Amino acid sequence: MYFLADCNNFYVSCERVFNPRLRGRPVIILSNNDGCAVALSNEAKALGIPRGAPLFKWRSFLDRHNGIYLSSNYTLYGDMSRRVMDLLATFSEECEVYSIDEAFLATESLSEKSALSLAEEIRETILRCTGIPMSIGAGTTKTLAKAANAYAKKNVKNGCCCITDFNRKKILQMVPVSQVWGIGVQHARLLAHHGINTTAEFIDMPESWVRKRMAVTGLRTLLELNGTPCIKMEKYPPNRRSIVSSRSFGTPVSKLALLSESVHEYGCRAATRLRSMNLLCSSLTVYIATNLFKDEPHYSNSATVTLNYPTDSSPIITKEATRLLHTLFKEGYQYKKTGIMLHGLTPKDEQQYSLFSQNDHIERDSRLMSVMDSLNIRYGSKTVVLASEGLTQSWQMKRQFLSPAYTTRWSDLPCVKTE
DNA sequence: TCTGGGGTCCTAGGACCC
DNA sequence: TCTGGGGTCCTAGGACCC
Repeated sequence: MYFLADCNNFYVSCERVFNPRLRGRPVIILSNNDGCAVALSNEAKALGIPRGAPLFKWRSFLDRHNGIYLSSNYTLYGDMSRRVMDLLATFSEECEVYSIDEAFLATESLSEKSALSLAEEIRETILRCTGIPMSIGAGTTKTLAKAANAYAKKNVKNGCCCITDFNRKKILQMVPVSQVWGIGVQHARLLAHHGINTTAEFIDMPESWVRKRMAVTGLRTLLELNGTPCIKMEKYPPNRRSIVSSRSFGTPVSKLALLSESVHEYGCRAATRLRSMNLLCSSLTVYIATNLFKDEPHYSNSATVTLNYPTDSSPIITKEATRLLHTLFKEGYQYKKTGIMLHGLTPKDEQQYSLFSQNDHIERDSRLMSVMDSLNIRYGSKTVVLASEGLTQSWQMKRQFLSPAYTTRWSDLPCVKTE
């Protein structure tokens, strides 16, 4: 039996744990740069605000409805997520953290009654220990557990649902096929075009039809919904394939020197993450783009370079990235975003040295980077940076409505009044 | 004024091998 | 007149996820 435990409106729920004034009110959490809504409370959803709604279009509407908007506080959400996941792991040996707010658990085969009582116990424990409300779906495949969760969130008061051979058809009638795990907007549109709207209608489709139009991933979804497990539990997180670091700018940037600062910062950010995972990258891509939403000349482009030897060094990565940036840059555009991607990731303990050059500097570089990383871990990120990241960073993203780091900074610890 | 960031997998087509 | 069969690797683009 698979269980999918998913936190309700996770980012909003994290904020509400420490700020009770947010309860019962429409709350939205904004994307980076305070751009658009990435998480909404039920009250905000009920007002008809869609996910992805740009703040500037909805701000006065929210104000009129006593609503709240907050910048993303990933430090808080990451820490709350860890608490939730640690607790979930106590309920099953097989626990796969699937995203920041959800995890799969696997157990031996259970009756509907025992599955529901386990789900209820998990839900109650997480709520009591962390303050985060959850919904839990159970089924004999991961996709069915996901579907049960989607159903529970909308239709079951205690947020728990178990799909069995007996109730499957009935429950899947209530789940729109567009909500099924693995079916995105394109396939939902395709299915709607063929008159398929509910998941119950989808599971009767011929396998050959689905294979032909929705590829093997679509076929897997179909089989899973019909009770054939195709997607296993991932006991260990699979090896990372790529690392991306990119941001939109707070204000448009037209100067190469400023773009270069941002590429340096994102390069360092990506390289730091690379080192924390004990990996090296063997190629990197830089891209730049203007604002697609604006009625002005657009330009976007990207370039990739294969490195002479795999590396995790911030100076090497940022140097190569800047070289690429210079080939991409065109004068006369207002740029909105730059980004850097690292690919060809290999474990550091399998480092391939260069055949054609001295390798001493690799060791030296590596020592320099570990000193930099340990200083930044001990005294806070950005204690030591490359000067090329710039000192003013006028392009930095906006975070106007940020809540305190309630759980990770001494000075931000919430105060409890006792009088 | 103002619209996010970070990932994976699959497929088709081209270039290449014998 | 007529032009095979069986592969690999790489890349771009598209689909999906949170």
